[in-house]
Amino acid sequence: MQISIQEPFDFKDAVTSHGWWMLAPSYWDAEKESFYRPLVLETNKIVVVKISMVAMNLCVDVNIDLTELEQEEVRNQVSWMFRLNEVFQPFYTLCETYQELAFLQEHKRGRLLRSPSLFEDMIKVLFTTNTRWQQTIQMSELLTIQLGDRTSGFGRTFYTFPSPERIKDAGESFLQKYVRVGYRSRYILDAAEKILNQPERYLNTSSADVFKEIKGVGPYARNSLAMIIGQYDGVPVDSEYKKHVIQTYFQGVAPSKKELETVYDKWGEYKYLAYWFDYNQK
DNA sequence: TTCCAGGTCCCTA
DNA sequence: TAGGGACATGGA
Repeated sequence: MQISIQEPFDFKDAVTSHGWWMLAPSYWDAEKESFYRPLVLETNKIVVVKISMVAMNLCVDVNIDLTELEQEEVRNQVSWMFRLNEVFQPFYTLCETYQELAFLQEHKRGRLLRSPSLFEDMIKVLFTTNTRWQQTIQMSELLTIQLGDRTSGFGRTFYTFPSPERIKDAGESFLQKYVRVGYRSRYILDAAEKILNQPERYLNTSSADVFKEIKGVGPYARNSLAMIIGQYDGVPVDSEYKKHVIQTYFQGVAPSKKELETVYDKWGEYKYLAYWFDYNQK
């Protein structure tokens, strides 16, 4: 099936600008410029999608036959992942004003890939806290293998990202012993329970502040999840942010907390994107 | 061994 | 309101 897009964008860049493409159950074939992953539909049917871009269309191939309704659901999930409903023009206008990121506008970059469900991204953000990226990759891999459903498509084996129910039922000691998430087990279970008890509150929110109610979500995770729902007005202050900003703007000398956090203020509603591409532009 | 990583919680003063 | 130890895990 095909999904037509409103604003042109760089597909490869949309997939790879953010590290999410490295986390299971996603898979990026750089050579074929194709993105693969399993999706779980409302009916619990599992479908593997292969996504690529041709002209102004996202091409979505699937490994099984789908009804019209199921195809619509796949389209919705893919549209969410690639932020097809977001308008980037205001950001590009700012990029023209502040020439340091003018290349984003020229190459239609700025889109950051997200998971098909907000719950998956909540868990993955928790996986990035107080650890190394390699461990984040491992936690995602183990979570899907241990608690997801095995499926295959396009010559590869995949495991779905587990549901909140599945994670809740697994319990704390299982998450520590088999998923190696350490003390994060409590946070992950809290996220799963909150989503199960009040799905509307957490999944349909227009305010990223509700995410702070989840244990383990502090300022960094809050702003990371705000980015996921398309709100870029806060920066994710973590060790990488600090290192980058201190080196780039303070000659290696640590400034005050306030100075550190306000470096990208001129970008207004787009601070996160400005930081992200300033940090990753090399 | 010890330290610490793309943090946050919780207790203390 | 700010400061600092604790927290699971695994690599250096």
